[in-house]
Amino acid sequence: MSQRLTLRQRNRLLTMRLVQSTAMDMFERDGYEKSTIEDVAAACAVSASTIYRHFTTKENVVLWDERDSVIDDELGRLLGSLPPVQAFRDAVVAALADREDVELFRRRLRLIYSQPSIWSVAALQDRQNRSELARAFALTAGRNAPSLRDESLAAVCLVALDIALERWQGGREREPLATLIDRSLTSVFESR
Amino acid sequence: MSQRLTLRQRNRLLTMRLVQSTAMDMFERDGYEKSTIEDVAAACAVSASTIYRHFTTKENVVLWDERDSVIDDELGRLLGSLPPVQAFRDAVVAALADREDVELFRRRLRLIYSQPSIWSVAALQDRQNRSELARAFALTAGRNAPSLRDESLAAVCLVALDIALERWQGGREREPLATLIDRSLTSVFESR
DNA sequence: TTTCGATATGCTAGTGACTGTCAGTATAGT
DNA sequence: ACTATACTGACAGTCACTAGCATATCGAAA
Repeated sequence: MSQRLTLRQRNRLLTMRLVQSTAMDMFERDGYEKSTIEDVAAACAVSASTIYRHFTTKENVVLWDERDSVIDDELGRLLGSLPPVQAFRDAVVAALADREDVELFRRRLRLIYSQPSIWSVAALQDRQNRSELARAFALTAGRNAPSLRDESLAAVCLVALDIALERWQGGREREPLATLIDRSLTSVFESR
Repeated sequence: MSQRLTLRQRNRLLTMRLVQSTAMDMFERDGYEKSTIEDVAAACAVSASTIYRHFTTKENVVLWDERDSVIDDELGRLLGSLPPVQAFRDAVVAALADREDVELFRRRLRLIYSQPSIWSVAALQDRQNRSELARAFALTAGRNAPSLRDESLAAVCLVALDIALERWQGGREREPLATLIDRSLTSVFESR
């Protein structure tokens, strides 16, 4: 499976992983703002330029996730056979299920939610996802442009996910992430 | 009523209004990124330091709104006598109702939604508002910490507002903002 | 294997948002 | 009028981020 990647792509992945994990260490130990990109670069024995070329921004060093594409793929498959919200739910859970880096994932979430500058970039991506989800809902329903209802549905789905992730990362809840997402979804859709 | 303000406070308000409106002009004419704070400062005959002292960030020059506090006040009053969502709706509509700077308001919204860096700061404030709203909901219901339901309710309210504002600013809808908010609220709460 | 175009890397010199500080000036309250 | 307080402009510095160039590395065809 890694045979699918050329040497360049493999090296790129390796340095990206290295940069992200050492950056996470430094951010947690010395603070996000106090650690400069130059510092991280030096610790990884690469140049700052390289980090920017790979991640474009400092926030993205934390936000980058190899498995982000999985959700899209799953969603694309499931939307045909399931009702929209169910498809969304299953796609998210599937993408979250078998990741072996859960601990790093949680640490990243913790940092994201505690560092406004990172969170606000995440919100930007979330917004992007929302409009894509709305469009996907519209398409499977035969509409070519998302209706107000499509947008509402997509927005509510992502809000539920957001609430679940924040609560899970906070660590108060002992529940596994999947059930938290379910609870959050029902709670959001039951409102009023 | 302006007698309530000291000379200093009045001057402060005046320069803030001046800075915001000239900045808006420049941002719209030359582009947000191309106009530097130094440029704006020069055009207003103040120093860049002063702008930063008043607004702290470039984004906040656009985001700052004299009437932001009105919503909070209204909400505080209405939460006693109305069910939560109704109180939220009325507070928002009341704060939006009698503003004489509607045109500037719309221009600011347009810029906010078209400039990711501004929008992401707005999202940050939105998040703040959301958790405050959730806490308010919890308090009036006799809980001292917001439940998952409180958070869901608050989140859904703000999402509805967001959708309404974006659509209104886009200008496609001919409806007044208030009815758009109502439609968006019902749509969001009717989902499923 | 050799060659050659495409990519990745490091370096350098910027730009611009933002911070901290300091000295000078205007205001508020006595 | 007098003094403490707050506001202002100026200056220097930090850091995220960009653009351009020289060099090295890789990939695939010859």
